[in-house]
Amino acid sequence: MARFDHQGAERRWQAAWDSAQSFKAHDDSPKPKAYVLEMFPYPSGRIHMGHVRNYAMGDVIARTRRAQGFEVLHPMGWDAFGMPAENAAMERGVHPGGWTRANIAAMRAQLKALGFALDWSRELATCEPEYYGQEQALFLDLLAAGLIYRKDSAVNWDPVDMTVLANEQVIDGRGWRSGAVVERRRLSQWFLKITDFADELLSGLETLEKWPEKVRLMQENWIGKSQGLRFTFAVDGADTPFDVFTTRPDTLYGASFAALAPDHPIAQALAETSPGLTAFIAECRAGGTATADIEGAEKKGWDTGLSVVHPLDPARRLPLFVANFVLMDYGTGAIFGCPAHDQRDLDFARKYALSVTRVVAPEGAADDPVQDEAYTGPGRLVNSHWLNGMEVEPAKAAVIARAEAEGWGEGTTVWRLRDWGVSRQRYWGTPIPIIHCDGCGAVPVPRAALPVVLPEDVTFDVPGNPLARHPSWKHVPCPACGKPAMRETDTLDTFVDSSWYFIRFASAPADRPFDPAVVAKWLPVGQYIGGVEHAILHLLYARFWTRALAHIGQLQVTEPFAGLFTQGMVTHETYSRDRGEGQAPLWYAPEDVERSSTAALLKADGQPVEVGRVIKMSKSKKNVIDPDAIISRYGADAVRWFMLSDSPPERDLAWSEAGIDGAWRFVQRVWRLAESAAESTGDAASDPALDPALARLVARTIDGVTTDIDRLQFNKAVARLYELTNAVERATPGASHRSAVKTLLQLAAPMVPHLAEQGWAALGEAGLICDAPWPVADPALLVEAQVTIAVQINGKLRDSFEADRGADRAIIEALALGREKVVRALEGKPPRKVIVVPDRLVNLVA
RNA sequence: GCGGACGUGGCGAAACUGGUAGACGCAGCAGACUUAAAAUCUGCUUCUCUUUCAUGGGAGUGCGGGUUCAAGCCCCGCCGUCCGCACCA
Repeated sequence: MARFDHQGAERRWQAAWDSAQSFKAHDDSPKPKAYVLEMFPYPSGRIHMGHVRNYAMGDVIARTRRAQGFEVLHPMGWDAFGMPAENAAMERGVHPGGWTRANIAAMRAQLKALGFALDWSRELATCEPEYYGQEQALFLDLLAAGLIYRKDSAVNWDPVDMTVLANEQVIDGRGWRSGAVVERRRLSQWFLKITDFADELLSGLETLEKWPEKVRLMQENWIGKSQGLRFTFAVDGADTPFDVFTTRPDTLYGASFAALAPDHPIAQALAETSPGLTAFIAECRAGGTATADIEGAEKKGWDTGLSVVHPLDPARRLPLFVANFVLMDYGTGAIFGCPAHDQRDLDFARKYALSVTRVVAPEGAADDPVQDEAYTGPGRLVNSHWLNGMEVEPAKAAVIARAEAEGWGEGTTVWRLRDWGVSRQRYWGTPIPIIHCDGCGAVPVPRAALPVVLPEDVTFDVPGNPLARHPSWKHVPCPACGKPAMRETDTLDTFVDSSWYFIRFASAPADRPFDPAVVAKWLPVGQYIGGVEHAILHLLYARFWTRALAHIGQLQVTEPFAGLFTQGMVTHETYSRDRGEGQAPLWYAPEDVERSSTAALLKADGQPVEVGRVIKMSKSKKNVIDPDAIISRYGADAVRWFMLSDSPPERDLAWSEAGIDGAWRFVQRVWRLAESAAESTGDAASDPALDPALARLVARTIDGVTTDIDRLQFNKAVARLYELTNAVERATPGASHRSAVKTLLQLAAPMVPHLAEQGWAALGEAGLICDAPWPVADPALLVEAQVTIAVQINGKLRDSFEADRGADRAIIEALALGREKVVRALEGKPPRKVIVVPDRLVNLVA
């Protein structure tokens, strides 16, 4: 019997699917629609195992839905703009476009080699004008709708690379590439009004029942809704009132100071006449702007010498500080400090010897002084005049009501979510379709002039934005007045590109971004699959973009992804050798290491290497397995099977040689079964020995695998298919056997499609297995006639016996009491109590 | 600090609504086939006790308690690991 020839099968069936256009999605199909989508890859150059796992999962869903009679949209594309292409350009002198397109070609070939059921006719790349030109049109639509605005904003500026850095790219106050000390600069940038949708984006989460709870919580925290009081402090002897925000208006009588953020306009104004304050503000900025080295950071303040008027007690004055822990971009950039009930305020008050007055006390603790820990629990108000005796929540409401009545404040909601700054001073992105004119201001590029195409002739030999220094590209006449004007040279954040690609997959006309009627047939995406790393930004931006388009009447859906699944990473053990103290260890790639179950030896010298933790595959630790080599050696099906086996899909999966070997063995076993079943010509008539146990197992497997796939529990589906395979191998050849093999192939087809097609053909079945309808379990076979009843005595298992399903309680009880072991254990005494769970167990309490 | 998830054999993991813990895979051990090896197949594989080696007894799902006829699953209190956010007023 021949081995399964995976290379032959892959060539043959991929060609067959291609020529039959099996996976093309038809907009006008009368079938129910299913949109299955995996997060599209960045074309870095090569597919990695994480992609294979992600797409293998999506493929199982897509193929299963298809077999179940759905018209399936399962597309693929490329998130093709971004920094790595520019880095490659700077390092290797290649053009970002050429580099990116070559990577796409290579990765497309890799994906095709895996035999995914994708509709390649809908492939898109965000770096092509056909895509980003339509994005520019959408940008102008949102601009016209007032959802985009321009604002001066502080950015992290790398003076060497002459570029803006994201917060994550600033490490210890220095640029991650150049190492230069990062400056804060103010630049005029474009913002999307995501905060207009904060409330909707928050409440919309509740409708996303098929999203992981974890992701919904992360988004909820990110949006960060806080309700409280915004009120005005008058500054004693100065005409500069300012607002503060608090979630604890109930603690207002416990206030002992007020504080401004170092960037607060009043602090800035005061600094102009105070060198000391100027120095203090500079000191505050020196600390890490973004990275969380704030942890142990000391609370520091600068006493302005001014004081503010307590709004509830105009006779009282509170000292006004500038403090390092007050953030300009949250709330109003100013706070009142209530040390007794806020830990930061307490630390600050202790340092500057400010008073600490308890105003909330739990039962019987009214006079307990606050020590080192601020009290944030429930209780009643004390030391608070007219509020005394109230609970916290009513007290909050009472203070807000009074502030509103007296006109010095109002109840309000503050969001952590900020508007989305989308300007990037980069070349390899979507040009922002705006022309700046001295007379007319920022003028949108006329629709007829779209797309604004990136110039090809750019250089990367000097730092900075190549678009800005291109000799001619930016010089254009103003569309409004015709005078010389300048193009915007900033490009859009690449998160914009990925905020609507799933819409363009559904409908991609040449003359507009999408056809709403066609989009309505496909959206929302039924099942979206990707890594948790996109749990917040990408998913929030895509949700926002969808809502924004719905808001301006272009879409009907408000939530783009009905179902979301975040899959775990592919990990691998690491191999290293210590190089002595002070030196980083030396890492070795898996292909350079001979791994047995007990030892790991370096092939080069035969000496042992240390086997380290199983961690995410990464270049720096060299624990990367390249899918190409594995596919050609073991075949696409074995790789796909392994990616779905063993670990639950949301958890990490450890790659191992033994694991892929096991997957390969499974493929061979199924192939042997298919071949032997093909040889035996048994049919029901000539096979007197129909195997009822096998038939029942087949039914149970159909039922179980279908539910497992539905719930994305691929590891369980895999286990069931192993079980069925084991049983079929043991069964005698004949009609039941042959039919079991056929069903096995159908159930395994979404996971190992080439093998399934090859087996299907070997069995002489007509057509392609991918076109065969999904098997349905015979309900009669799902119910076992006999059940095993467990017998417990005092909750401990003592015996078990077979009984008819649905047998009467009394019969079960009698059978149990008659068991030899039970008689022996009870020593003739009757049980004190008998619990019978029908069809399951009997528990005798002695 | 805040929020969340998880903790089950040598390993990855199953276990439905509280009802026979360890399905399935990996690794391992023993055997069959073979001149031999590979491949394949068969069996065993949570720990432990015993003058009865069994169709036997005991223990066992991070730790300590509790509820229940019955707890991996529910409740209370710890410990540990991982993830997200992080001076958010």
